[in-house]
Parts: sequence; C-alpha cells; structure tokens
Amino acid sequence: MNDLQINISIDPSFYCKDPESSALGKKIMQVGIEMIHELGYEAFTFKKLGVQINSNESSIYRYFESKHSFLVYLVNWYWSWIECKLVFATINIHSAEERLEKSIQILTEEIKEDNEITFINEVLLNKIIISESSKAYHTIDVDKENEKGYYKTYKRVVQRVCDFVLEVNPKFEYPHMLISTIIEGAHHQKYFSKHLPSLTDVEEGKNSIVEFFLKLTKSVLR
Amino acid sequence: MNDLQINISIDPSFYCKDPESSALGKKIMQVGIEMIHELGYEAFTFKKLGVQINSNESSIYRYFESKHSFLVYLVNWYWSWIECKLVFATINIHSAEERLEKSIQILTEEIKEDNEITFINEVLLNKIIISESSKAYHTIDVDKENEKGYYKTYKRVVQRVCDFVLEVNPKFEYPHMLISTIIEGAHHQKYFSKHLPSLTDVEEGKNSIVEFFLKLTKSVLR
DNA sequence: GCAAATATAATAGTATTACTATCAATTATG
DNA sequence: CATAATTGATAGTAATACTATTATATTTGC
Repeated sequence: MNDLQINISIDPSFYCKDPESSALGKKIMQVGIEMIHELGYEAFTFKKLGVQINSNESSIYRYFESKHSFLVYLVNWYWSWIECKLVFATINIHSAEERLEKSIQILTEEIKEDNEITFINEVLLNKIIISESSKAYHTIDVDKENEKGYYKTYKRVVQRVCDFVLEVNPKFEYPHMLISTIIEGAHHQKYFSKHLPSLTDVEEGKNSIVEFFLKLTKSVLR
Repeated sequence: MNDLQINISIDPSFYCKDPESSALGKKIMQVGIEMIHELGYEAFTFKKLGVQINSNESSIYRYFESKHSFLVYLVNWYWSWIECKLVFATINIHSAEERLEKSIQILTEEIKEDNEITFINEVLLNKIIISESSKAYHTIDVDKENEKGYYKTYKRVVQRVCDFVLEVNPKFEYPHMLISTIIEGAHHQKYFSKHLPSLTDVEEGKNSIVEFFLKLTKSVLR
C-alpha cells in the first residue's frame, strides 16, 4: 500500500465546501485533528482552531456547518481509510479464514505510524475515533442523521467484514453483532488500557487486544 | 428481591448534599432522569429541570456541583443497583457455570419493569446508561476523575463477574476484557438495534443479545 | 494586465449554557 | 418562638455555537 496514491473520496453531504479542495480546508482538517486530540471534543471550538491556523471562525463555517458535522466528517474519513486498508489487505488472500483473521487484525490493532500517504495524521485520527467517535452517534438526533447517511461508511465496513464471517461459517446467526462488538470493543479496550486499566488485561509489549478478539472470533465460529 | 428493602448507598464524594435525604433531592433525581431521557444529555440543563420541578437552578446546584457530576452520580447509582441484583441473583447458586451465566444474563438483558422498590424508574435509567453513560468517562478529565473514584462502582461490578469467570476457567487470560466487552457490547447492541439496526442481528421477540453474549462466553471459556 | 468572480478575513451580534454570588423567603428544629 | 438550615429569586459572567454583514485578498478568464 505504501507506493499507492489512494484517494479517499468523501460523500459531499458531509461538508459544505470540500476541505480537500483547498489549502485552508486541509489545514482545518490537519490542525482540527490535532486540537481535538489535545483539548477533547467538548473544549475544541472553531474559534480556537481559527486562531491556531491564522484564519477565521467564519471561514471554517464555510467548510463545515457545525462542530458536530466536522466530527462526523472525520469519522467517515477514518472509516473510508480503514475500508481501503481492508480491501488491499484481503484482496490476494484466498482462504476465507485468513481473510477474516487479517480483517480483525486491522480493526483491532494499534495504529502506530502515520504513513504520510495523505495529509492526515492517522495515528492521531485513530485516537480521536477511540475517545470521541461515540459522540457522533450518541446524540438525540441519531435517527434523523442516520437517514441522512451520516453513519454509512461505518456500516459498510461492518457489512464487508460480516461477509467474510459468513464465508467462514454461513450458519452463524450473529455476524453483524460479532463485528460491531469487535470494533467497538477494541476501541473500548484501548481506551481502558490507557485510562481505566483495571477493566482490561493488557500486558506491556503484548498485543493482548488483537489476540483476545481473534480468540473470541475463532472460538465462537467453531 | 421483590420484598426486600434494599438501600443503595452512594459514596458522599458523588454529591454535595445527599439527594436521597430530602424530597427535593429525590425529585431532582426522578425528574432529572426523565428529562435526560427525553432531551438527551446535551440539551438537558439544570435550569430546565428547575422549571419542571417548580424549583430553582441554584437549589439543584446545592445537590450536584455540575451537570457532569449529576450524570456520574446516576451512573454510579445504576451500577450499585446492578451490583445488588447480581449479589442476590447468585448468592444461592452453587455451580460456578450457572453463576456466571446468570450474571451475564443480568448484564445483557433488557430491563423491562420498574419494580418500584426505589423511587427511581430503573427502566428509564437503564436507557440513559445505554445512550449517555459513555459520556461520563469519555472526557478529557478521565484520569483526574478516575483518581477521585468516579468509576469505582462500575469497576467493582466488572471485578465481581470477573471472579466468576476465573472460577469457571482459572487459566483464562482475559477475564476483565471479556466482562467489560460484554457490558459495553450489550449496551451498544441495544442502542444499535433501536437506531442503527443494520449493525445488529436482533430479531423481534427473540432475546438475541443475551443469547449472543452467552454463546460468546461459553465458547471462549471452553 | 485587468475586471469580475470567488474565497477569505474581520467585526459584530444573538441566544443559550454552565455556572457563581448574593440576598430574601420559607421551613424545620430545639 | 427564635434560630438555623434549606430553598427560591434575581442578577451577573465568561464562554459557546453559531449567523450576518461587510471588507479585503486571491484566483480566473479574457
């Protein structure tokens, strides 16, 4: 994947003006990610971001209609990127078991390096997804936003891996539950291991989270 | 449990003035729960609650130092209540397997009836926990709040069930991960089944969520 | 190379939020 | 019944999440 110029295309419904279409737009994404990571979603504001990038609050509003929709945009960008990784990592694998295994690894492993293919720091973005993404759908307007397609990239990723599950075991009754539980569960475990370690069994230097979810999957599909 | 006068005792660090000690305090909890359920955590305010209970914003602040700490209080109240249920439901079970099974059922089943032992509507509180409780710990101040003991009731519940897991299989390496994944996972699945059903495999009339997590547990501990 | 179109910046303003502070009125208790 | 404790009313603050308007750059098409 490292030599590949991937183009993560984001549905226009997620923005007012495409942030990838201008230098300012890219700066908004880049520094926006850094600031949400640093301040947390609640304390982050477009005003502060404007100061940081020597631009203006009102200019940022021309790209995203609200702080919430900026988060939703980032979440969709992230899942598009993960989808890309999934597709390329599984395309040449012929065994269904291995394809599923590889997918679960991608969904649960720590993202350690910013490959710099894109202008986005994926390590930071991943951390935001872990600690803030649930705020994108834990809102009173979920149903309305779901209708507008706000969560479709995430759903597509789940469905994709779900298909691999059914290839391994066509009779398994809970493929969607399994995959969405693994994805959310891995995020929780990573967050807990950093902040509430007594809720996990993560050992230093070990890839406990990947191992746990792989073991879980294998045993339940057997 | 129905004839039992349980007393859910809440650590004084979670409030300024004990809400269970006065009529106003109880009203704050009771109506507060209803309003968070109705408006969502973000749109809920102490001012609106004051209007609803014919009291005053400033009076509510005498019970809870902030909206956030009110949520934290409710989350702890909920886990104390669940802990109670767990203790009573497992006390007379002699088989370790059955004890674990019963616990997982309690942690994953839908709470359908307000038993009215307490003045709290547990059905509504459970719904708040499902959709809002992650906001109690997905905050930039997690570490500080963790030190203050804000999440201790939840941790105690996880540890309790974790002990049952180790009784069933003392060699299992990931008991905390398993239980916290089940708890959070069940909440997610319930939320998804209502708002993002394509992420689940919930069938009407069936207890799919309980069954899924029971199956997962049994197969991974085998 | 310049006018027109477009993008960005600056400024001001709004309703609301999440509180704090102060003081008055009520209610409970010895 | 007086005193203390609780609750209520009012006012105020800094910040948030925007919107609206106007001014200034920058890009582009000819």
